[in-house]
Amino acid sequence: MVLEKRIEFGFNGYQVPTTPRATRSARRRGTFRKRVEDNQLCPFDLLATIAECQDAKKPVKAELSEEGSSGRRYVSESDLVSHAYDQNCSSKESANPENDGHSGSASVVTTSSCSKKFVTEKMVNGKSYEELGSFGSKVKLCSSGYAEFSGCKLDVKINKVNDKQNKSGKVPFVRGTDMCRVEDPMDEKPPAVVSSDGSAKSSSYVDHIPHIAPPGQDDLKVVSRDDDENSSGCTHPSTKIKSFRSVTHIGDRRKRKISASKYWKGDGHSNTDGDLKPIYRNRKNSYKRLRSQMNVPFKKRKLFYGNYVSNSDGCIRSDGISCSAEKGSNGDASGSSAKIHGEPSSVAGQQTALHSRDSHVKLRIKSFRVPELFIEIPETATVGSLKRTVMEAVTAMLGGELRVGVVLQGRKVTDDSKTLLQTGISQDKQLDALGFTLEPDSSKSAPPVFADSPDVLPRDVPEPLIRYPLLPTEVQQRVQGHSDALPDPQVTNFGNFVESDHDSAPSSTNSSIDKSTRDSKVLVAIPETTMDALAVVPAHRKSKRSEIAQRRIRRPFSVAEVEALVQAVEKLGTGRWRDVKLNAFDNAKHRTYVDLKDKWKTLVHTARISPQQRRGEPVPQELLDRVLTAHAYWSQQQTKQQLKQRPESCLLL
DNA sequence: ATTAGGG
DNA sequence: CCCTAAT
Repeated sequence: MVLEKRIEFGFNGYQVPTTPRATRSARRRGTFRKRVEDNQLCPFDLLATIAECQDAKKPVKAELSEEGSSGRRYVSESDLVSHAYDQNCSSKESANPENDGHSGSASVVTTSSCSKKFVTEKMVNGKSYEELGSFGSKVKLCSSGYAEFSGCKLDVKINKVNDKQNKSGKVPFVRGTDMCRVEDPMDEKPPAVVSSDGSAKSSSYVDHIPHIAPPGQDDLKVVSRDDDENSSGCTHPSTKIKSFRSVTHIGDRRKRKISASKYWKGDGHSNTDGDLKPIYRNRKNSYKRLRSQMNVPFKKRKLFYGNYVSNSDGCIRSDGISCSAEKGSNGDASGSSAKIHGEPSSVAGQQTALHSRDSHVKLRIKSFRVPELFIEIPETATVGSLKRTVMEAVTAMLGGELRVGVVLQGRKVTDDSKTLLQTGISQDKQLDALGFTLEPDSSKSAPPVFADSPDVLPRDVPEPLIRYPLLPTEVQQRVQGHSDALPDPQVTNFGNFVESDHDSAPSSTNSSIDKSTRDSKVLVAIPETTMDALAVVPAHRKSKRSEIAQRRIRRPFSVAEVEALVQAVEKLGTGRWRDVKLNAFDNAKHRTYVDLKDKWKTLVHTARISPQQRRGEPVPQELLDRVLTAHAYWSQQQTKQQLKQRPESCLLL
């Protein structure tokens, strides 16, 4: 059934091209690349403004982007490529001073100088310091994003220290003791440090990159923009169509697609809900899928949940699970104190209105009380952040190990095998006494609250800001105890660009939670129990649920990231996204090479359209110019390579 | 696993 | 960002 495709790998791990086209392709990219790598040369150093070259034969002004270079260089178009290698040595030295043997502290020094240069340039341009691209944005962020959480204080500190350290050649290990970082541990980025565009810049050229620990609390931002996410890509009717029409596919893909169709058909009406976009993925989504349900926008998840429970038969209706502080009346978070304790025990569904009709029992669960939430947040936090934090906690809670309990007349119904009839749930008089509980599911073996999973990048375990005791007290204590014993965050690769956090994922929580819920039933557990107990939901859905995947959250590239990307592409060229990733985004786990490639694509597009048409955080024109220049250069490079290898194609043209 | 492009 | 096809 499944067609097998045999792939051969060469000595270097690359697949061996088997078709003429593949061979050409490999060759096309191979040659030039190799030379660059061997020489450790940045061909872009010699880059002139190709765009200009193409029309005019006049010499082009080549302005080196690296500080310490010989400044300006004039190269004619014809010289560009050929000289690129001939001048390898000189260019290497002049253009990459940080790579010319000063070793050790080279990159650090560069970092400093580069950032200075950047600032200087901008100042000269008459722009205020705050308007600076990456740096400026960071500063702003500091005030709007996490400043409220004592982040700024540390920021400043880092800035200073960093400056000094730049000279000493060693980047300080900075760690906020009072850090309360909720961010996805993967997302580490020293805001202050990265802000200097030089940091990223230097990384491209130096191998021995100094490391620095993530300042940590760069963000409490965590909570993200659900609205953003919800509005940004959930309604794709076309997806459904796709699912149905793709029966022509074969193999696994086909199966999955069909499953999808089935699944959504089974869900009946809910299918019309654009917010529920089924996405099926491989389970082996390496680093690409480190995210988990934690990131599921609450709204979305809630919807899903609701849809789940309310099948087309309408046997059960779960009208809203009011558990948010804002919405609920339980007042779990109504207190304004920094620490909030919800009710220790998970109490029950508040009301259930039921009607018995036919042979079905109809339930209406007006609300669920969230078992327990323990939140710790700086008193300097804003109410808004508190709300978001609570939302986060709730989201995590609902996505975590929960189970539903059924209470009838004050007694818990533990025998899941009994029918409603047998338990009396179907009787009207009993219905009033029926309740549901959401409770921690201790049956799950691993009490995976955080930090306990060593396999989850222990170094990234942040000082938790939010603690979600998914289990009763002992776990909670464990969690707290652990906080004090948090291992020192290790140094992280500072040289490489580290992602920006200001708009980091809502996933705030941490990977442990993520992990705990990643491949689990999250949304499944509860409904399953319900189904079991009430036997109303068709069983077939059960098997498909594990395949549900979530679209990744949208995480706009920050200016600093763009800077790093541009930097890397200038050096490596387009078409080597893996290298770009490794080179400049090694620490930004959520940026895949595909992401980078896509971003470059959009950057090129952005650079071409008028500033008025651009949206989102404005990218400094300087960067866009570099984008166009680099793009033009590498495009031409590619073309030349092709012509070299297939002169016959010239004839065709 | 990567790369290239369309959606 | 996602999805696919081709590498």
